[in-house]
Amino acid sequence: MSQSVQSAFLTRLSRILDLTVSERLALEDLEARTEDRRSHSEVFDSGRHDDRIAILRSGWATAQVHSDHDKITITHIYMAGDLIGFNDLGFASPPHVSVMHTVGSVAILSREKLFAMASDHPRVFNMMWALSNIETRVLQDRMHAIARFAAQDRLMHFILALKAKIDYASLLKSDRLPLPFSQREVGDSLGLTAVYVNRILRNLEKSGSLTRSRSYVKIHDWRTWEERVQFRNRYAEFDPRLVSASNK
Amino acid sequence: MSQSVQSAFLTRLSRILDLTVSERLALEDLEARTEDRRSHSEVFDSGRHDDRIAILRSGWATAQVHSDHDKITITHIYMAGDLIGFNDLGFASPPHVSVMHTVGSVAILSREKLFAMASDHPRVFNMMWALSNIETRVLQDRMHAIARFAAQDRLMHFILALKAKIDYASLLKSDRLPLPFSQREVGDSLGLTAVYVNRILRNLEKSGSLTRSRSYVKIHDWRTWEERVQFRNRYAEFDPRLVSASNK
DNA sequence: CGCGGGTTTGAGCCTACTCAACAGATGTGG
DNA sequence: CCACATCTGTTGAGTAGGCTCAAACCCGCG
Repeated sequence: MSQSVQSAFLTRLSRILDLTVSERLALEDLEARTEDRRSHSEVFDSGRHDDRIAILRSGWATAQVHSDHDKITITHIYMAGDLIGFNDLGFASPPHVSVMHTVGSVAILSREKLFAMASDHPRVFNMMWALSNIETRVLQDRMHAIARFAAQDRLMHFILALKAKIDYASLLKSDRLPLPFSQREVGDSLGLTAVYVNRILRNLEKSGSLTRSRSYVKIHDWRTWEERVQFRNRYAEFDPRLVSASNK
Repeated sequence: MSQSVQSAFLTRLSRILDLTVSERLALEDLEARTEDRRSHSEVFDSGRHDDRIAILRSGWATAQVHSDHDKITITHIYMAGDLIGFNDLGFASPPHVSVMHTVGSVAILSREKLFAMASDHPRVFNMMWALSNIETRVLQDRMHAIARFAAQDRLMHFILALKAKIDYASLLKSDRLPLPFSQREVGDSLGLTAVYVNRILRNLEKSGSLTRSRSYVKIHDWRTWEERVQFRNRYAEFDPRLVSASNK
């Protein structure tokens, strides 16, 4: 109940920062303009070119790079509480496009308010900056996986990264991991074809290291997977103290 | 001569912003702590964990993700005037590691001064933020190329991106493009082996669309290449007006 | 002058692709 | 509520692009 009242983004921030009343108010004001979105709709309606930063309040979304209509790469996966487009300031046009993956709602942030946050509430702004940096790291890790790992290891890495992120967003209810993506979409995240993603999944299932049921997967031995692909949990490595000003 | 006196970073900023005197002073102060670096040394000496943001004043550098000693991915290529590590705030440890590629010098930025810039000179800070966003876009484009392009197209994309960046940094002297990387390193940027990079280069050379001489390449028909890989010049797409506060 | 790193080339292999077909699920309109 | 279309998942067969391994050459450098 209170879950749906308080913004997931605010919850996330208040877990790392001891927010003052005025900071909290500023954050609530930041999310003032909330809009509902349908599945497969764009996060930013193409009409307005200016504000391309948002907070995802509920649902799932992805950011994608396109070329050629059928060649797609999914660069980011967003879930409730995520900041979308913090690294897109300065760009008007697509691609990359941010697309809703399920129904959900977003808060479109105005640049003015965001800029004001930087000067009025630097602690909060810096933390937003740093939070988006985590995602950039995750992106680089996946890039490395795509560039240098064999297909099965890529997939393992992907699942581990998804789990790490869902854990961080405290969305993990059980030991089953939600995997709300088609095999085509998993392939688009990893530079693989849907057909091959399927083969790997079936192999992993047959070899008994994974169980699937509808849109969930269950990994039997996380530790082994993590060692195998040398997984680094960037959310755990993130250190909020490095975001404050006091160097010494 | 004046080239070496004025910071390349300051030059770059003043091309997009009409800097005030105090902004200029703040920027010069930001680069106060300058240090020389040898080739192959790390940009940030491992001792100090705190300040991991820098401006590259001269030379070339790269950021890399490692796993397994021999598996390397080069995520960023830095040249004089580039901001290094803007997206690493919040992280202490490697990887990714930033490594000098040639001799050069860097200015290590203190977080305090950088944070102060955000409140005292928001225009400048926002522009730094946005400039680093360009690199994130470039990164995503390369990720897409690695994930979905065949080897030769990846290489073409890489060369085009390098040219775009060098153009933007106004380092391009002639129609020859400096390519100060070994074929191994090009491979590490593209998820290819050095052997195969070599084969592609020789093929392109044999087919007459490229000429090589030491560490330079000359492309005979940029336009064809750009269309072939659907290249987007993110530096040209960047719009400084979107970084200012006035939404309307 | 010997060494090490980068480049070049050949031979053979295997991973992941393409093409194709079908089953199941989902959805959608009449 | 059924008929039809479309998307997702599954599996097989054959292919090829980029890999590995290996050797030779070039060059700068200590």
